[in-house]
Amino acid sequence: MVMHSSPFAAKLGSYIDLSEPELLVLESLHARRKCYPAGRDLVLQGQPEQPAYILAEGWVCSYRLLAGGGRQIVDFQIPGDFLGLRSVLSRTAGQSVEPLTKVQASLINPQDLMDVFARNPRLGAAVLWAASRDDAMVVEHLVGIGRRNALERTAHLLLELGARLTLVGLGTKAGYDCPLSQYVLADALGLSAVHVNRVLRELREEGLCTFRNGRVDINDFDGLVQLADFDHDYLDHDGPLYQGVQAPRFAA
Amino acid sequence: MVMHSSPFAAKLGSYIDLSEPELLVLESLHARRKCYPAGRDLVLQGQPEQPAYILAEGWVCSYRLLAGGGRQIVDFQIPGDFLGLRSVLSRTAGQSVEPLTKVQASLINPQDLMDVFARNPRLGAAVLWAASRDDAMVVEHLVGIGRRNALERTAHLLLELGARLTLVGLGTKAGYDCPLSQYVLADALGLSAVHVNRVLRELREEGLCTFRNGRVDINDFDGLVQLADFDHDYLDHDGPLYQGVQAPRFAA
DNA sequence: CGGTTCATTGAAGCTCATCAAACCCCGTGG
DNA sequence: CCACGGGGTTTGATGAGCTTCAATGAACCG
Repeated sequence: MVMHSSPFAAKLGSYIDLSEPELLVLESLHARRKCYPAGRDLVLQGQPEQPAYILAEGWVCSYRLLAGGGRQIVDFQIPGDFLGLRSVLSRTAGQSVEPLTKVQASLINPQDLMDVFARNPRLGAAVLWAASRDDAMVVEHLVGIGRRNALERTAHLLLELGARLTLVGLGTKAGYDCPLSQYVLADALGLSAVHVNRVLRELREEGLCTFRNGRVDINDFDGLVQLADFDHDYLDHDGPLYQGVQAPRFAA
Repeated sequence: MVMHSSPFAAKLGSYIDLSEPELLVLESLHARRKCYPAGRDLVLQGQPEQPAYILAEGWVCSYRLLAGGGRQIVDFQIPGDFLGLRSVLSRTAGQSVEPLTKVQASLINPQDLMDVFARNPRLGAAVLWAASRDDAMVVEHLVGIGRRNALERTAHLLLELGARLTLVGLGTKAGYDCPLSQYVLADALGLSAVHVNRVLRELREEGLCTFRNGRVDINDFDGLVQLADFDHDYLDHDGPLYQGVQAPRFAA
């Protein structure tokens, strides 16, 4: 595998082989790269004309607020992921986007993006593919909250994050750095923070994985996979858009 | 509003004004219309090369099965909706699709669809818009299961179905015909069938709505909306994105 | 340093699942 | 025509899984 200068290129590069010119095009999208502090929303739910970004560094979540005051985190974004791609399409943002850490992101001009796709169909295809993977993750999240108990659900989330981070070189089967607080995990898992704490303790005591001090250590990968009924397939297709282009498989 | 011969045209017609030629093109997609019995899956989770359809009559659900034997219904499809559009893009179907009633659907050839979009960008944009609305519904579903209690969640689903049916002329604010069993509702809501029954009783006793004998009667629309924290916006945007502009092209 | 955020643990209670049983409607076949 | 059976609905009883409230400690930070 080629050494990639950005996580975005690393991610797309795992779906299709990227040529030198294509790599340059991807770099050019990062022209307007800026730094944003944690906690101040990048995109606001219900607002029109919201921007889109490519995330270069740091963690972000997209969430929806309820009238009752609760919030549900729909998805996390990690380096290499798009932010607010959907809100470009549908004009009004359905979710808010909040940086969970200090973040570096590149503001994307929708027209530039369209131009790049028009000139580089393979890149367009890869991005569409990535977007469709994101949708699959939302579905998997829905399934988890609807039909998995707290332990399975938490294990599943930790595995999914690990798989995604591994794809961009920020994690391995043995673990990864993870800046999420138990409150944030709770909002994603549909649980209370107190219960998340107990679940993490149980995962630790069972010797499956340890989440402490911003670090997830996976002690028993196979056991965790089995507990969570974790299925790689929804993250790890066979490069679906372009016939004849085989994507390298995610190291399981 | 024009009288539409198909629910599919009715749905798209509510986003953009359809010209006479465009209506004809839409009709042409229904060439291979066939009837399918309830209960036999149209699309199979995990299988490649699955077909896509436009649903003309009857109800369908898309669901995922878990190792433990449970199932989570991700979404319902009603007349005018696409089935399996995503599985055309990503080659492998992420969900199974099962008719809940006897169903009429038109098999869609992906290449025909691409041709139609290339020649009628406005139609392409409207379909993309509809697809993005479907995604928004999945997100709303996720939020409901994660953060709403059984009563709110059920009310929300009944309202959403009502809104969607109204769009294609199959319902009003006062109610609609609904062929779902309490078991099916349970699989969608992440509840047990027994509890769904109790929740429906409570909605009835509170004078909010009555679900009996395949019919949903909404007795207190505003009360139901308030209980469910129901927000039209995610179904009911300000029309499609690229009014009069080129539709983004699918790479394929 | 006092203030804030996060992690941790205990106790009490509510929401919902599970088990079990009865009932209804409806179609089918003796 | 009635017995039978099957799918769906309804209700009760019990308890698991989670939330909520409350309190404490650890880590960080202006």
